[in-house]
Amino acid sequence: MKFGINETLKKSQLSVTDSRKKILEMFVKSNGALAHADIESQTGVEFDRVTIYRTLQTFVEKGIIHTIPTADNAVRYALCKDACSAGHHHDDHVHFLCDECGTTYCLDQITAPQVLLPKGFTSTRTDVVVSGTCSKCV
Amino acid sequence: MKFGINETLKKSQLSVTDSRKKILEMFVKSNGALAHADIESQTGVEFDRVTIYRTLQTFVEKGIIHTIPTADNAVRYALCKDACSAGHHHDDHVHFLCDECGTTYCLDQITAPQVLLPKGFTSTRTDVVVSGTCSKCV
DNA sequence: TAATGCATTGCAACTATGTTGCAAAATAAG
DNA sequence: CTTATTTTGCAACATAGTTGCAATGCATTA
Repeated sequence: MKFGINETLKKSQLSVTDSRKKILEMFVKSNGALAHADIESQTGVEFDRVTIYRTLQTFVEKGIIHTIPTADNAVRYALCKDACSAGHHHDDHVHFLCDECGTTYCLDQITAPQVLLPKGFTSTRTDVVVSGTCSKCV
Repeated sequence: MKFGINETLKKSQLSVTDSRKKILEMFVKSNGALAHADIESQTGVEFDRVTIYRTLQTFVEKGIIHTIPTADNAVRYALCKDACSAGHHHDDHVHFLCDECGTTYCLDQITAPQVLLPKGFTSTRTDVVVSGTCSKCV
């Protein structure tokens, strides 16, 4: 059984506030990823810009969402799977960025392949970002 | 035999100017990747901020450098291999970002593994960014 | 449920980052 | 050397992101 919005926040030892509820809800409802700008435009003047920045930071710290690197210099965020905990992310799945519609997909089924690094290099995180055209934009 | 700075610019049908020579030279000398900020701080007031932006854009368009996505919202650029041509990049090698010293390595030897996408998805580009500790920072 | 302490928000101001139009200067071609 | 074209620098603007602080809201305990 899934946890509700409030339970997720409480589990992360965060007080339940309007902005956190609303923003977390946006992530749950959107199956893709969201950028700061998406949230700002969808919430309008409801919340201060600064509040959104701080809420996103808090969520990342608490392991509720994670960042997705993109080549177009726009950081996006997506919900973490249950395995993520505060300060310790486990999101080695592949992200897909559609060049047409701009949607970011989390391909949870596909895990990032293990990369054999040169001697002396140790990895803590692997991000795979595939760009192209998604099934809706063919 | 390697091409010189001027030859590389001419091959890409770009006029040879001070800023282009200097910036391209920085990429050749640095074996890693450079961010806009790196270039701006190293050149000082020699070139206008806008010139650096436009030079980097031009280089990307002409296939001289390519962007590297990072999770920390700082776009970096690195020299393309010879295979890259204008508007058509072939840089499916792995990038390594050291959390300690911040250096970005291009691991040319290692090619990005082919990712099996869901039905209807087509890929034009695959970026693999491994974060961790490099051999100098162990 | 009211009072208290602590976390969170909103505001203001600021810094950094990136873009556009246009005139001046540099480059390439003849 | 002159001309046409490209590139640069400047100014102004637009967007992103950060910080300090007072005011508000949340959680807790009585």
